[in-house]
Amino acid sequence: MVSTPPAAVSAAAASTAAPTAGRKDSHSVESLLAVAVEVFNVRGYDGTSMEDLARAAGITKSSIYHHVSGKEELLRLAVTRALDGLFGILDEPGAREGRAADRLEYVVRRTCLELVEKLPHVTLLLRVRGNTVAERDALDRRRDFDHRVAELAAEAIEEGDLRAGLDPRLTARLVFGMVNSISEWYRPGGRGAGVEAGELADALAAIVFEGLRNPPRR
Amino acid sequence: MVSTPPAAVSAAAASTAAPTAGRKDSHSVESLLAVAVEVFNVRGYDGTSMEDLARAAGITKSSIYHHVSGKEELLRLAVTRALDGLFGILDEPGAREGRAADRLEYVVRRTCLELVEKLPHVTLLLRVRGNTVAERDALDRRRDFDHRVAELAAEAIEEGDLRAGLDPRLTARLVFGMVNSISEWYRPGGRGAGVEAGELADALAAIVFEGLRNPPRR
DNA sequence: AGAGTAACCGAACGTTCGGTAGTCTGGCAG
DNA sequence: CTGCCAGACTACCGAACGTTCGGTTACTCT
Repeated sequence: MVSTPPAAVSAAAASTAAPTAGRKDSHSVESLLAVAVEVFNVRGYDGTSMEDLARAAGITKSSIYHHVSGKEELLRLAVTRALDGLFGILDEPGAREGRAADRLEYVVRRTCLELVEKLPHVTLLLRVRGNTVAERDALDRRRDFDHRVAELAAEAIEEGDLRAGLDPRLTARLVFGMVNSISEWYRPGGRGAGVEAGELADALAAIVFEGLRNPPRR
Repeated sequence: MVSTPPAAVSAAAASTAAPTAGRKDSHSVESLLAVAVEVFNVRGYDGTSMEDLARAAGITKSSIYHHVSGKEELLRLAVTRALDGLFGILDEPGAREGRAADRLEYVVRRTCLELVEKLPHVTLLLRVRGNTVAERDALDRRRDFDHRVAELAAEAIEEGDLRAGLDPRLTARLVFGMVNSISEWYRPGGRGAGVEAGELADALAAIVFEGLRNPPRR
């Protein structure tokens, strides 16, 4: 790290309820995690020092260890949260009942919404490289998710609702590659040219399932 | 970094021509860059130490400074190479002549091919976070590229070849998000379930422009 | 043979890293 | 009122970081 520190990411601000005890601007694991995820996403996990986290949270390095066991636990907490959200989608009725193509479209849309809702956690998950135990565990669960949606695509092709000749594995990778790419530019708030999550999911599903070109072609 | 070192990435192997002078297994900037890019992609730029690079290249840390000015120059060399390749596409005839929709499709296909051809360099480029000067410069040029293809999408919609109502900026982001996602799983060689670059570009263009669903829908 | 040089090395540099030890403090339960 | 302790602090640790430096090796050229 050589760079200029681009100013703190804004202290605390999370944890709306129940400071329980302690001083006035006290931290919980929750508020600390929120700050950490934010900083990790700006600097990268490896590029973030405990000093950076402490400065952003408004406490000292050593105080962080009062709440969590270390840097890696913060990462584990964040990616676990993201993964639980993603796997939750696969258990929803819309992902379990009906024709495979419709279930696939449901999962695609819901994944978009989930990504936007848990944007910082999912962003972090998508950048994990497998350098630590927590990262490798996360990669394993991600692979499991990818496998499940590839099966869904395979079923949809078999049932004849998607074009024949599509490679289900490749299709799933590309489609969810598009979904995941949202995390690289989407910022909540929607002001300016910002898009609302629902519109975003609609636009993406339209491109993926109906294509870009005008239907009366040739 | 706490992790276990997952073994070296394989030494040298590049630099086919003209060792000019020096010892038998000598390094050029070129071969060193090839090794560095490989390691950066496995460990992440921040997660890679000069020790890691030295070990992978089969020389000592200090010897690296005989070839390059430091860690950041290696990054700059790599992402510059990737960016030059991408911008080169926009100057090709297929990207400058004809209907905008066809030009857009051309750029999408060529970007896929370029990404596969320069996979390590482009992968590195796509992971840049903006923590150093070299990274921020790269991000600026990337933004410029994104802007150019968004203009292409806008033209194609105006000309009536793409569905009306599409947001050109959003469309460009999603489409090239899908293209870029290839770097996260594609590995060259093609053995097993591997795909050839041409097939990959065809499959992606088909999904993006024609959609997944079977045409005789209603 | 001797000069010149590209490539490399080992040892050390100042700095920053993630993490630990011990202390102070303020609000709450008794 | 008092004792407790969660939660913060200051001070520090050994290790690892990117980088520098003086010196050595192995080669080419004259």
